[in-house]
Amino acid sequence: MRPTAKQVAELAGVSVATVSYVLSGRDRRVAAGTRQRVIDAASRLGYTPNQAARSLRRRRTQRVCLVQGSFGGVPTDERLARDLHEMADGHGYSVVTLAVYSEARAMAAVDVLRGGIADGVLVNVGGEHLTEELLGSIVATRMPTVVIRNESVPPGCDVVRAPETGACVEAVEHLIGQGRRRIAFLSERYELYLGRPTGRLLGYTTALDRHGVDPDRRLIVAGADDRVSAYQAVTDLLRTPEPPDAIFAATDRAAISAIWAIRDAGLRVPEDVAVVGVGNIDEGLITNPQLSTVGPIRHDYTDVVRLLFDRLQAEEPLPAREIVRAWAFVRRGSS
Amino acid sequence: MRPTAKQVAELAGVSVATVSYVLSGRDRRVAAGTRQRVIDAASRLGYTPNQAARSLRRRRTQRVCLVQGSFGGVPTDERLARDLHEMADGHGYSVVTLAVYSEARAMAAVDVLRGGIADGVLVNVGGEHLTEELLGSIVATRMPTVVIRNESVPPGCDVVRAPETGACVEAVEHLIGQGRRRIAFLSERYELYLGRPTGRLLGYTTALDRHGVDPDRRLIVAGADDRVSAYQAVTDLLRTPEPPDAIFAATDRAAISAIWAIRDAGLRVPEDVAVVGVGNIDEGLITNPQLSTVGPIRHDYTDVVRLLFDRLQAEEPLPAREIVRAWAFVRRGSS
DNA sequence: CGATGATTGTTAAACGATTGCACACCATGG
DNA sequence: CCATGGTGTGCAATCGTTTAACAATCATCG
Repeated sequence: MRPTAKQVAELAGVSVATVSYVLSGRDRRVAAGTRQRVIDAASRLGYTPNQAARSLRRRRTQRVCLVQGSFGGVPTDERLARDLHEMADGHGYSVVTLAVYSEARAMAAVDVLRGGIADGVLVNVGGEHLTEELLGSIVATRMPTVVIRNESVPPGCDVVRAPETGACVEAVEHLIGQGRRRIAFLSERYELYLGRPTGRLLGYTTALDRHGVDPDRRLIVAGADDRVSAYQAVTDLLRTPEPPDAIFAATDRAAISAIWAIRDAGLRVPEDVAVVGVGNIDEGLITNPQLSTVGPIRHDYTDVVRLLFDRLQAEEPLPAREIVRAWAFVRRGSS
Repeated sequence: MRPTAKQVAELAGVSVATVSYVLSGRDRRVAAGTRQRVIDAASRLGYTPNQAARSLRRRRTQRVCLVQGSFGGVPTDERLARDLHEMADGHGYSVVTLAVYSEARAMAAVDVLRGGIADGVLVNVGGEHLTEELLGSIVATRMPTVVIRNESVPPGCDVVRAPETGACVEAVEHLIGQGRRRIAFLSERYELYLGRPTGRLLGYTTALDRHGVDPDRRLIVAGADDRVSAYQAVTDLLRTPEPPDAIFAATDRAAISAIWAIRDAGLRVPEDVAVVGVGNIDEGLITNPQLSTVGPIRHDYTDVVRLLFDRLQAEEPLPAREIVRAWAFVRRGSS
């Protein structure tokens, strides 16, 4: 069995209270000799305080939770995680992560959160898995909550917006400006099933509309969810009777697959088919040609993470805040 | 404040004991009417049991912990996570993840584990971050522990081995059999700093040695840690006076970058330079040519995850077990 | 020399749930 | 009519830690 404070106390010849005073780091005067005896006893037994008991009593866990969609290794997620871990360290918090890659996992994650696993939460999951209603039941616990999301968000939490749509319009207008008229959109699956266009898809349709380009339903295809299906989808598109002369992909990774597919089909990028992605990941710099893309101007997430810790440190509830992270179109060789 | 069982009890006009009996799912007879009153009261207040209090009393958390190295999106990690989550659901456990991408994070993770955040742990982190000693201090808590790792592991935990080295030997022998003599090794950084060759690097050196191929220190380079540095490293290699005629990359992602670099340098794969990777990820199927690789034969991780749940369900301590997951060389177009 | 205060340690009451045990109630049967 | 047993509910101890309040000791000082 794990050693308890009681056992440490016996070994050191003091009361459990003294053990707690020494080890919990509160500023309570304890004689140097006593302190040392406790420390020795604790390390001899390999004692670590039981966090469940501690959180129960203190009514805080000193943990924050990162609710993260798909482990899929988007570098931007990695950076977010890194910044969160670092700032948490600095404030004496630990970080635990809950993975949410389906609606079932979202419900499980919410249960864990409502059980009180952490004092605050940073949510980086799209609305397709974690609904606004579920989010609401997290916020209802009055736990400090920061959400990175473009869809609507329940009241009471901080929110981080990325004005993707505008930057996507700009990208597609750029393609139109080059005289391209058969511009395909390579979409993530969920975006196609939302009823009306939003986000990246909305940017695409808006740009076409604004310049009087005939929309063609057949040019809007799913496949941006992973590299392999993106490759396949583009290969299929190029075999149609009226193939596209440009591809706007909802993710950079899909865009890179598109470049491969185009070249494997014996066509040139950008002469025959231009490609633009979304995300501005580093990998876009080593493709040939380099990938045009839209993405956030700022690369670190300290501003986002700070929202959370501001709330955790505040004495009384803070008003809800919103951060807008500017996006821009980055033209490179593929368009 | 979050509602407690006491408040639910008052609202339902029963004792907290009854509330607990109704909501904790233990098989305790409660009259249907009472049960319903409790359930109504709980849902009206939005009550969720405080997990800290529950685990303190029950002496189990009903949680398992996944300790995961780099969020870097290796698909094989994704599959592991998925299988763990699924089996956990089936057994009534939740999953929390601790991210370990540096030694500092490893120490933080161990602290959290020793604090008792979970009943069992599945460790998928290389020894370069999480040392055997740190692992030992997890095992010392007698918490069921499963470790995926080829280096030595402290006694008392289950271990999952991947005989990479043998499969890597086979791959490099295949290259030698084609008459290639200047075979480069594109390594992950940590592997180069271990003193003596292990794992993939050992496979490489062994194969060269076994066939009397002169080793050339200049052909062993770092760069397999991410796609961009792999591209850069290979580009540099190809510009040397005596460039390689084959590249064995420690990861598939690096190998794919190598293919790009080779083609961008105006050379052909595999005629001028052959490429072999490690991991057997799906993306290798959409490169041109398709990527030769070595990787695990089995793709799911249910066998690994079962080790953990066997331990969690066992009445008394189980003897340590070991799983060996066979690896094989998969020849495709790039070699 | 007694009051005062500083210093250091202990006592005991929480925190919020779970659960062994006792108890109250009621129907049944001898 | 009382013993018996089955049902349903409550009492109170418990998990391991924190922390307010108090007690003991000793030096200091008027």
